[in-house]
Amino acid sequence: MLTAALNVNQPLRPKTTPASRVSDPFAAMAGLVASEFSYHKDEEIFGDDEPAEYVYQVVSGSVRTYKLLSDGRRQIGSFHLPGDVFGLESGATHRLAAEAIVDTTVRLVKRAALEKAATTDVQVARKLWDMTAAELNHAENHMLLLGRKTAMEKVAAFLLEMDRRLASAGMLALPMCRRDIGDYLGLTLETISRALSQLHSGGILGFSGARQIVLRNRQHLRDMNA
Amino acid sequence: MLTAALNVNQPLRPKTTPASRVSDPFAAMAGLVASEFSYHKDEEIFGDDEPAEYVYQVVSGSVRTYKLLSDGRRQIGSFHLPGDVFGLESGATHRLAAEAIVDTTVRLVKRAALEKAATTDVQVARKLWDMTAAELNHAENHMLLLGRKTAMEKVAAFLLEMDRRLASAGMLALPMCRRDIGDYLGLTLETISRALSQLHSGGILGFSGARQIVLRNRQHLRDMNA
DNA sequence: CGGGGGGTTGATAATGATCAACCTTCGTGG
DNA sequence: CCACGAAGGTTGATCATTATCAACCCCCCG
Repeated sequence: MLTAALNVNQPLRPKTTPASRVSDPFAAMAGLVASEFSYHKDEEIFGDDEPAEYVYQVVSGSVRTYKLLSDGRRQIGSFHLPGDVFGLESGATHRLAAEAIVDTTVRLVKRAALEKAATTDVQVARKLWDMTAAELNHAENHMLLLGRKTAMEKVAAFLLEMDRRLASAGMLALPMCRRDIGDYLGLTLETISRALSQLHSGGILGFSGARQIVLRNRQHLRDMNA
Repeated sequence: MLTAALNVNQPLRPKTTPASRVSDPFAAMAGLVASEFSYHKDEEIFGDDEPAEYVYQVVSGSVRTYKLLSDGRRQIGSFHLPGDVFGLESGATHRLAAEAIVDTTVRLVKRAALEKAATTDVQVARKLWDMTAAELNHAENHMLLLGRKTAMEKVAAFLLEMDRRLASAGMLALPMCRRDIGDYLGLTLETISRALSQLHSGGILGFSGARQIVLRNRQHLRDMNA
């Protein structure tokens, strides 16, 4: 299942992510060895309830983390874009599974090494706490979205989030398909498609290919975000 | 607004919470001064975006933490029962507001004191990380519930969660009203009421008063929890 | 007793899901 | 280089679930 290829010593320089936004536990710990792995589109990076041996950072590509119900219904918890850290656990196992959305390269460090560093360096310990707290913050905002926003409000929020996180030169290049967006927002892919079409007709956004989006009226999106 | 009464030096002995389950940063830091405050039903304990000056632990009563949309729609993130810690932040401000569900007494310690202790004691730092990670774990499970479960599945999950967290002598004594349950599960109070009635007719649970519930068939609830 | 908050139940509406057909794009191999 | 096929996306018709609106009930407390 894991057909990952090893590529060591490639520098991390995600072009779409401003340096100020990169939460980088790797940079904070000069001594730790960081390897790189590559995964193909839709390949599993780690599974639910699997021992959390590594912490990951997206170098290029994108990753989805998700939970499944027994009948296959899926909830995507987060999308991870270049520069983002994922798979960080305080406990022994991963709480969500992770898959590459497109061909993806990640850096990884052994969790044990981070844990060890945290016992001697309070700044490392603080950084780990901060990163988990940032994930919690995202999750709490997402609970509000999932529980209380309408379909259109959810899609508007999604577009603004992606705009904030990966906009380059005024263009959103979405790595994920409509089904992924639906599973992130608690909707079906058809509802996503209809909402985007409606925003297109209204002149709020423009398409150049289904995943290449230009936001033409961010304020309108913010207003409908409630 | 804050009509809290001060009650110092009362021992913390939440009768419904096994000692093994109490995440207690207070116990871990013998030197820190912990005060107690009491809040009346529906009284605000802290607001959204308010500076996070204290960390709280429920002594008696119950607390809801929540976010609001501009038009008043509410998402409750968690219910906090005796023994539970809430209001712990890594950043400067509270991300959710907190209110007493019923008359409630809390212990509190200054956040600054915890932060200071964490810089010199790695065990304290680790405990803070673990507590935030436990909250994240809850939030991720709740996202799956909010985004992908049906009304009946949500209610079944809620009953099992409350059973696990506050069951004493086979009886659930819910502190919260139907509207709170709805705002926790992303449903309306009417849907909550209908689901509970249906479970009652099916013999899955019994009532002795609307908030006094006996689970008669936990396995059935687990099965419908998906 | 009487009043009121909380809860239940019913009728109807609306939002989003489902089922289905068709279209578009892109990669691949003839 | 073009044709084909498959995956992804759009759109339409209908259905289902849950929300909304409304009436009434039931304690519980004053």
